[in-house]
Amino acid sequence: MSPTSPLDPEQLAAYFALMEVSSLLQHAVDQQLREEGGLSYTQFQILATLGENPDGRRRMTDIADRLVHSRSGLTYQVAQLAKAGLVTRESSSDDERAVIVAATPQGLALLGRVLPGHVDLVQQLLLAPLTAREATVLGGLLGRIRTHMTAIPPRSAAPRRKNAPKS
Amino acid sequence: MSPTSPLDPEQLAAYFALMEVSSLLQHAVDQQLREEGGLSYTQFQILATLGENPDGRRRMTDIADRLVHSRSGLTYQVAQLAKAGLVTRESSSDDERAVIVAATPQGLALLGRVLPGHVDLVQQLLLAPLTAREATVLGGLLGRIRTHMTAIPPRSAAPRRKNAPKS
DNA sequence: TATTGTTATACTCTATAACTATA
DNA sequence: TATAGTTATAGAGTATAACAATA
Repeated sequence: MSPTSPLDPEQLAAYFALMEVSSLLQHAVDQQLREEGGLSYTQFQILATLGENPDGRRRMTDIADRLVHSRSGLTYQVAQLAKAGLVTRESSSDDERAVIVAATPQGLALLGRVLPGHVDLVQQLLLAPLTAREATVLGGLLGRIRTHMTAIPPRSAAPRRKNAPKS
Repeated sequence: MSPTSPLDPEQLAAYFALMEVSSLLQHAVDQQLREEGGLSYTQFQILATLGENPDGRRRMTDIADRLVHSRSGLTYQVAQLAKAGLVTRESSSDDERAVIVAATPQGLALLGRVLPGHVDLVQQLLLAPLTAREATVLGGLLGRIRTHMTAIPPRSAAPRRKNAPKS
C-alpha cells in the first residue's frame, strides 16, 4: 500500500536541506528588508515585480498569479504598500473591473535603496559556497523542478478542492 | 560602492528558483498535513523531531535550536500539540529548569498516519523530475549551503541584535 | 454566467518584554 | 549572574465567504 517508493536517504537529504536552506534564507532576507526598508518579503516581492516592468505597472491578478497569494491577501498587501505611498492603484481603461498597481517614484526609490543589501545577503548566504558552475547546476535543477511543480499541479495528494470541504 | 558583485543571471536564476520551489512545496506540504492530520508544518516538524529520537523525547531548547523558533513561539506550538494530546511536558530530573517534551502514543500514531502522504507529496512534487543522481547532486549542493549558513551566521548584513533595537 | 477585486471576519502565528525559577 | 521556559500582549499576515461591479 505504498504508492511511491519511500525516499532513499539521498532524496531525504535533498528535501531536508532544501527546506532548511530556504527557511534560513527567507528569515535572513526578511529581516534585512524590514530593517533597511520596512518591507516584508512579500511586499518586497510585489514591489520587485512592479519594478521588473518598464512602466512599473501590473494588474492585481497578474501579481497574484506570480506570488501565490489569495486575492484578499494581495489586496491587503497592496493596501499596505499604498498606505506607505509606495504604489498607487487605478482602474484599467481596458477592463473596468481590473485594477492596475503602479510603483510610485518613492516605491522605485525604496526598491533601489534596498536591493543592494538584498543582493549582498543572497550572495553571502546562498551563493558564496558555490562555484559559478555549481550555481548554474543548482539553478538548472531547481528550474526544472519549478517547471514541473507549476505544470503538474494536479497535486494528486490533495486533489479535490471544491468537492470535499471536509467538514 | 558595491561590496559584492551584482549577481549574474545564472545566480539570480538559482536564487529565484530556490525561493519559488520552496514556497510552492511548503504550501503544498502544509496543506496536506492540515488535511490529513490537522497539523501545521511547524507542528509536524516538532513531532517529527521527537519521532527521530528512539525515546520520543527532547528538551525545549534543543527543539528551538533546530527549528529557528523564538522561545515563546515554541512554547506556543508545543502547547497546541499538548492540547491535542500529541505530546506531554515534564521537567527534567537532571536540570529542574529544563522541560522535556515527549511524544505520546497518539502523537507517534498521528505521525505515522501522516508520513506516507507527506513522503508521497515530496516525491511527486520535488523529486519526480530528477534522476537519482541529480537528487544526490542537489542534496549535496544544498547541504553545503546549509553548512555554510549555519556556520557563518555572522549575518553581516544584520549584525547587532542586542545593541540597536532601532527604536 | 464568469471574472475582478474588496470587505468583513476570524484565526494562526510570531515576536518582544517582563517575569519566575533553577544553576 | 546566566540560563530555561512561560506569560501577556500586541501586531502581522492569511484565508474564507459574501459582496459589488464589470465583461
